[in-house]
Amino acid sequence: MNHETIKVACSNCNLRELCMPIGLNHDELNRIDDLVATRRHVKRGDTLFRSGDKFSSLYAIRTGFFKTCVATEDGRDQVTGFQMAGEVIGLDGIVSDNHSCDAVALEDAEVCVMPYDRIEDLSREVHGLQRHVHKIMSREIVREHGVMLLLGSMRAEERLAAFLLNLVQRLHARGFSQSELILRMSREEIGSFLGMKIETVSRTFSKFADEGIVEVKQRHVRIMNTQALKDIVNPQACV
Amino acid sequence: MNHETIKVACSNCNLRELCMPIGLNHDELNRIDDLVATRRHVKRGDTLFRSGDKFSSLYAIRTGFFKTCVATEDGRDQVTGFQMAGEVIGLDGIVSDNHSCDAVALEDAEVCVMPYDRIEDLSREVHGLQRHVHKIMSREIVREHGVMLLLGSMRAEERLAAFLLNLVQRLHARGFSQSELILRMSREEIGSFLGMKIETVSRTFSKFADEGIVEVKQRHVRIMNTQALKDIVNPQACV
DNA sequence: CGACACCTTGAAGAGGTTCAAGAAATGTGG
DNA sequence: CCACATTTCTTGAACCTCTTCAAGGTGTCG
Repeated sequence: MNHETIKVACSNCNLRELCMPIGLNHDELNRIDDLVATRRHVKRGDTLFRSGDKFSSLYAIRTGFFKTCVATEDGRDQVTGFQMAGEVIGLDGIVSDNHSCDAVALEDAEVCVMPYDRIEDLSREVHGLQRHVHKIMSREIVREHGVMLLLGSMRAEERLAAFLLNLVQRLHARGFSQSELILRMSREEIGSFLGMKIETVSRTFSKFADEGIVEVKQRHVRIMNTQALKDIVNPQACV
Repeated sequence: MNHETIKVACSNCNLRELCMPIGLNHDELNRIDDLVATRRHVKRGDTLFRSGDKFSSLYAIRTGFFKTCVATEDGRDQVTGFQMAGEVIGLDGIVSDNHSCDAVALEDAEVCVMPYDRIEDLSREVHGLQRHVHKIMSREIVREHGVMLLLGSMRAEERLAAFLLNLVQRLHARGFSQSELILRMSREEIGSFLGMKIETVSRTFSKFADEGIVEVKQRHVRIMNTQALKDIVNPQACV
């Protein structure tokens, strides 16, 4: 067993608890290792897959940061999410055997390539994996419900506050600061995700800064008052 | 084999091709019949499940019409979708073992109750079913991408036009008219789904009517000019 | 250093919301 | 079956949030 083999094993991966089921026995863990065919590096700005591409695999993000976005013929573009280490992308491709969105690396990234055939085969044999795959999909559905709520019912400040809280919470779950973060995406991309124009994003950041809620220096953000952000998102609760 | 048994069998259901995998052999078809534990009637206005409810089953709609919606503590409410015969609801519950949205019948409905345990067990044995379950989830993810695009980048008229086209297309796939439909939901619910106020929904309907694109009489809508609606959704393509 | 992409800010304008009132449909009880 | 209450929908006018247009600032990289 050479070094590379060890490196590729899920059973040795420190992200395992994020992207793989827990509570598997030794035998099951060994089988899970077969899921990852290869690793793939994606340079910042490059696409992992593109709308229309043949679907073959799901991808677990090991390092780096992605956006996914859908586009229409007439040039409309919508960022549908930002994904970080431990998250799985590519689920959109299952239904039609083709991807229906683009996945673009916002910083140099490495992903584990998990051929869908293998996932299917293995999750018919390992109940824990089957369950896990279903949960990942269900989680994505629920996440998107949250985005729909945001886009359908929140105003600009509420959207940006919710966005920042969500980002920092996910980063914190990965061992990063609760209050400081580096935005890997541009204002444009934030705006696309939140359904607002770049100028509105910028203005809203400035407003938060004026109010002492955050400190913003380009893409470096420090949250000075988390509660204030929560109160903005959930106006009722702060009376 | 009594009459009731025949009625409950998926293999005899005329909606089979909508909610069940196709291309199964005889043996597999018989096993699929075990998926549906019971049928359940839901009266107009009643909920099939509610946010917080324990998750146990997925539901295939046999007849009737549902909305799903998420809510926040502070009273925000967002309709996340409208579902009709042949569509499956309840996927939101898988990830946390609890439902995270409400499913409300907008007209008297009947659903097939498919206990999730059985789906798991059976889809480990019937490859076609496994594949089908994955596709259903993936389809829902892709659908929600479309809604995000709508909410994030479209203006009121575009949203309503896209909504009508989507509805009528789905109804047509079920054998109904391409141009006429009865809205099962209120203006309020349309507005919630599309991220607009009820007054805006009403005004936009009136505008379409003034322009001769649709005829609207309360909840009865007749589409007079489908192309015009398409041109509204896709402004580039109509130059 | 200069070119370029990215971000911020101001002012004017448009689209959608809010508030208010009335009309149309639906439901209820006598 | 009708009168009345209630819900749902429509329409108008004022207002507000966000967008658009424009210009200038900041940071980055060859």
